Amino acid sequence: MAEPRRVVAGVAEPRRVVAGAGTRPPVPEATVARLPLYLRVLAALADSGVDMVSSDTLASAAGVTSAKVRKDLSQLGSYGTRGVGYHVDVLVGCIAAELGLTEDRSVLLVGVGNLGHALARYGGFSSRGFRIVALVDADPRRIGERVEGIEVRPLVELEAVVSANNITIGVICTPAGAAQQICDRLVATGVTSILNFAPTVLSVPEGVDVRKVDLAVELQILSFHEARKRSDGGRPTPLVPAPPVPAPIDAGSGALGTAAQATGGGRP
Amino acid sequence: MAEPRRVVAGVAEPRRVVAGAGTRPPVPEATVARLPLYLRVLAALADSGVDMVSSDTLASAAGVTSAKVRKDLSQLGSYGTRGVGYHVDVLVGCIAAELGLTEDRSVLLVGVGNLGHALARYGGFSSRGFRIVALVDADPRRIGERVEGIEVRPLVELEAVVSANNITIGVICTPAGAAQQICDRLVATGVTSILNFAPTVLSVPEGVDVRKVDLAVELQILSFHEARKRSDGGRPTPLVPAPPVPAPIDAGSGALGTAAQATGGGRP
DNA sequence: TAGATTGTTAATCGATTAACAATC
DNA sequence: TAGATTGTTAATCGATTAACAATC
Repeated sequence: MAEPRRVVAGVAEPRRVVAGAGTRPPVPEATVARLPLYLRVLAALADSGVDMVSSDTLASAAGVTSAKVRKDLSQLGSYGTRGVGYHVDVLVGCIAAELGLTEDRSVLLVGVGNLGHALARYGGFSSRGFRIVALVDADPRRIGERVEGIEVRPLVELEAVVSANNITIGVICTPAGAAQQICDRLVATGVTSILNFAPTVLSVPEGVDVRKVDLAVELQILSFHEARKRSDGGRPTPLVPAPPVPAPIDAGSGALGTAAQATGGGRP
Repeated sequence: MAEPRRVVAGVAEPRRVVAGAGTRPPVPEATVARLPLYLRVLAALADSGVDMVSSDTLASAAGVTSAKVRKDLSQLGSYGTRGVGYHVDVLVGCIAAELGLTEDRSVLLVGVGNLGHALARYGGFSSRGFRIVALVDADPRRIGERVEGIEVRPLVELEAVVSANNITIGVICTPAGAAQQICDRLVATGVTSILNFAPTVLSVPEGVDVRKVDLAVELQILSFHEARKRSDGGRPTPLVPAPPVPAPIDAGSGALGTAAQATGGGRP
């Protein structure tokens, strides 16, 4: 069992992953990000009555390469059959299990403005096992309002709501200014995953994951590529420092957006 | 007509770079994705009257490392002063120019449901030079409604609206089923950048960029990490194929979501 | 068997990081 | 000058890709 580990003399030993028998190496983050994509495609295939699928078919439906599909799936274990393909059902089961979708997760949404309303009404939420069990807002005029049958509660009840409902995922749709404070309160009460729509960087303790969605960022990235398409393909910026502040940009305080912010913690 | 090559968004073709004298190497995609972040922080600093900033300060405000900041900024040219730092104004100007934010960009939003409404009302949009000049919807009952002063037009006018307003960026907030068709029409009329909120993969010809925002995907990624935190830290899935279809998952047809789908085109 | 498709390897690519010489 | 901070290098890490042996 003692697989002799090769260590180049003098070179510090890489971090040791203590893996007992039967443990897989951790699934790469890039793979994790694609699993939901595969899952969606597979669910659609299952609905259509398809029961086998090749990496190639799955790949084109998901918009990735077949090499990626095979590599990704092999990270979860080997569920395919050479010369044949993958059982759709088996794959759906594996991926759902991998993503922890076998149990419902309770979600608290903070900030019931335009975006908050839109998210609360979003069906793809609950259909995937995410249950918005509560809405919280700071604006007294919104308290008591019902969105999709869920009552809007005052901010002061945030902690009570989290505790009472065993909530582990928080969605922040507040203005930028309020986000960090809300985040702190969520984390203090036991929330360990946060989806942040406020255009601000959240700081969280290790072990808490934050994903950020920022519409303005997405548009600006598109704008970058647009700029390169329109003009002759040359660089828009000279090497000389540009004249001061040509654009009408502000710090931005509305909650909305998209793009991968990073995640905070490791695995405790 | 040259047969337009279909490229599923997300599968990038090898990048061809023809660099003449005086051209910088292309800015790495990872850097591009961070520039909007820096811009936001810098704009806030400028508002506060700060006029110099170090990579270290900028880094912590943006939630990245200072090495990244310096590397990223050096890709745009050298705008800092050793021992001193960067002029906030200069940096704002450079980044804005790099992102092509010096000219306003016209945006068409298709699908004025919950999310579409929320986006149309989002302020961070116009404050960054993105002007939603039109809203289009397939539902006759929504036609004529005004959102933030912009009238909702019937789907049939899509092409006319794009042409009349010189629109290059389209935002798709339709249900999944309608998205590809809308996408095709947008592209056919000259739109070269698409922000897709529909939970489906869009296929576009080369030269068109697609970014995808998928809330369900974001939540599922969080769920993955949640699963690893709750349980003992061990793997949730056994190596043996899991029992069939434990999770209530559907193909999902509402428009919403987040997560980096990739971008389609290179640089024509 | 012959054809198809997986699982895995090794090469490559791009991004991150640490470190430090340059220089204000 | 002495202290601070950039710009750049080289090492490292992680992800992608192509290719193909294994095998159904």
